[in-house]
Amino acid sequence: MGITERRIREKERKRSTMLDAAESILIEKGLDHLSMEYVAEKAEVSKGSLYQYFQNKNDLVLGICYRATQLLNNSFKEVLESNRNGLMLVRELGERYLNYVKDHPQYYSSMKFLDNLHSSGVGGESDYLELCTKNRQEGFRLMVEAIQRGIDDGSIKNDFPAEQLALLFWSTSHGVVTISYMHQNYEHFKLLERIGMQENELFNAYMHILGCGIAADT
Amino acid sequence: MGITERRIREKERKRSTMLDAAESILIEKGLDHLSMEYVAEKAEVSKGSLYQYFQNKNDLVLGICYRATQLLNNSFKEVLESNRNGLMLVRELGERYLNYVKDHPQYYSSMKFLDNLHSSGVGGESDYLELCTKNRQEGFRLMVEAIQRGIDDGSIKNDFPAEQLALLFWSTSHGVVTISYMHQNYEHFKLLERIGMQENELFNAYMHILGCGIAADT
DNA sequence: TCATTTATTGACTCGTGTTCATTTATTGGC
DNA sequence: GCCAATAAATGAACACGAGTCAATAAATGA
Repeated sequence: MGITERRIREKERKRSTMLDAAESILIEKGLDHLSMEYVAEKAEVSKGSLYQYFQNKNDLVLGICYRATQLLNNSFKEVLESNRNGLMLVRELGERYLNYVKDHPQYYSSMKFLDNLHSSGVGGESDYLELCTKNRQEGFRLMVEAIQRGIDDGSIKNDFPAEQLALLFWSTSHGVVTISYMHQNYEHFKLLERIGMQENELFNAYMHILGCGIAADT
Repeated sequence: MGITERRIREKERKRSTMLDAAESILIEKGLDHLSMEYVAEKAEVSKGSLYQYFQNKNDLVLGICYRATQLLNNSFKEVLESNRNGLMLVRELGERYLNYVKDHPQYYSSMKFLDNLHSSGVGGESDYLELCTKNRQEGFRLMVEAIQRGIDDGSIKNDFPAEQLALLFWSTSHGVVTISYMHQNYEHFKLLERIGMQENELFNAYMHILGCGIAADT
């Protein structure tokens, strides 16, 4: 049956169009100003149609988040294909994360949205929710792998299990990246300027401090 | 005129009652389920009355955030009254921050709300917004002071200016505390369990890593 | 060609933030 | 104690956006 297959492809294409519309709104107006009405208008469909492709608004935003996590994970996987030592890999992961936020702030905001859902109980039904959560776990797993390789190759000290170091790296880098994000996207956020710090200095300092903490003694 | 003074006091008392109501809702239901209607009901006033005391919903939530930042800053100030060395002070600040989130999750959620406003442009008019922002800056300043004292007394190395270290400590600890918050408040967040980590281990590991990074060589 | 299934639509409901004309309470002067 | 003036409280009314659904249009296959 080629027809039902084409139907499915068509449906996926339309869903993608709608996500494109939502994404462009996210870029130009931000999550606060993303309404189903506006997405429908941009995608040139009716509001009702949106609900044939997404269970609700959360689901739609998580649809973008799914793209976001896919892209980030793919970038991380690339890093792990290199055969540098583990510490270098970790550094590279951090750098990629930072650049990712800079290049795709709309994706980052969708990931913040996911985190909010995670920390405030469930947010209604959404098929994408599970997919996003899985992707995030996969991303974390990639960090664990990088660190484990570092422990194995001796570039990272083994004071802590790889998972625990990964969690620390995950959470702290999240904090640093958030600062960077605010600096990029919020006019009135002048913290970096106020303390006379360049943005890349922030990351370098972070990696320096972290490096001292986790690098094996040479 | 004792009467206008009493009026002002009365007004402040009522405002406080309303904030109490809002806070109790925040505790039992969370920010997502905080509606002006519900706050009015809890505070035993009409919905319209709320708007005589708060400019809008954001303002009300930021009213709670004001309490939150006051409490946290006072706790930080206490720490700085001690005359331990700077590194110990920094550690104590982190520990207090962690306990604060554990003891007052509703305050933490209001501070997250403030951060969201900060990173998504302004959120309408609110007198409390400025007050909260000021308080946050003051909190940051206290961190800078602790670190500066550490640099001065030699317990913290001077690779970076105090402000930059403070920003790193600020942002990274925020990330770690967020994990802890999710672990406390979100049933399905089992990351720590999954990697076989106790909650206090997370903080200790964080301080250990950070300590290696910033402590002066002994 | 036509019955059946699938997709699309926009008017509708419903919840919630916000406003405002009206009502009620408080004050100060007589 | 009474009355005008001021302040506070109220809830009906409005705005806006999420989500629903009966009606309509399009696509399919016999």
